[in-house]
Amino acid sequence: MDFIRQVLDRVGDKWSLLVIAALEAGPLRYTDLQRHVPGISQRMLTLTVRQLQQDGLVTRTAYAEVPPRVEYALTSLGRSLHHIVTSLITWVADHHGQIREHRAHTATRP
Amino acid sequence: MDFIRQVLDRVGDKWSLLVIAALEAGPLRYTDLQRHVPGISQRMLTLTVRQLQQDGLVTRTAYAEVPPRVEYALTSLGRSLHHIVTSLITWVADHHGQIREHRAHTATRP
DNA sequence: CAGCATCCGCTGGGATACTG
DNA sequence: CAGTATCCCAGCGGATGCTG
Repeated sequence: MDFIRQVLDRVGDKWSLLVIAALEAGPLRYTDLQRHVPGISQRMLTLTVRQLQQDGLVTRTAYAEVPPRVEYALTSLGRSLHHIVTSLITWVADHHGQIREHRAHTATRP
Repeated sequence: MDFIRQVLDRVGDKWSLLVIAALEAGPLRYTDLQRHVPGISQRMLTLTVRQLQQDGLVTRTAYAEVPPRVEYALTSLGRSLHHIVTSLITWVADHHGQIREHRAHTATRP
């Protein structure tokens, strides 16, 4: 049961999810990826893609050009996860209204 | 797009996911819940259920008895999310083998 | 039983500046 | 452009002890 936690820590990570979602449409290079995931810092983007790469969810392809170009893309494994990520994001989009309501209701009451 | 992050922070939280998964089968009381989520501390369990409650994903029902009894259950909103959580956990169970392989391959190479 | 309170170490993660 | 390196702090989260 703890291997689930191991992977959930990775997969359930907000940045990972958003990066995967961003790569849904197709490969992106570093800067574009950063644009597609608003709020992510350079550090976190680098760490996140590295993790995802180590887990075999994304590929990193560096082109020996000037200027340098690096493209990140989902692997088939990554794509199989993407379906779930989409469901999750859709769910959030559908229900975040209700959630905000509830939050307002139960707001930090002394 | 940042409201997604707001909710993903909650929903993508490992403990939240595991608590929701634990409540799938039916209501649980505090101690039972803790047993169903191995590794969670009292503090984190309390905080997590409180968050989930504030977001309207779970209900907390206290029975004025001796000894005290408190039961946590998913709301309909929580159940609608649970479907996705199940998919996610199923996916993890299905693919964690591949992921472990990849991790071994790409292990921290100097 | 179901928690709240407190102390505290650890690290996630932002800001900034520098390289190939 | 695509990162790496460093500093630094907030807050996550564990351990322990106490209450209703």
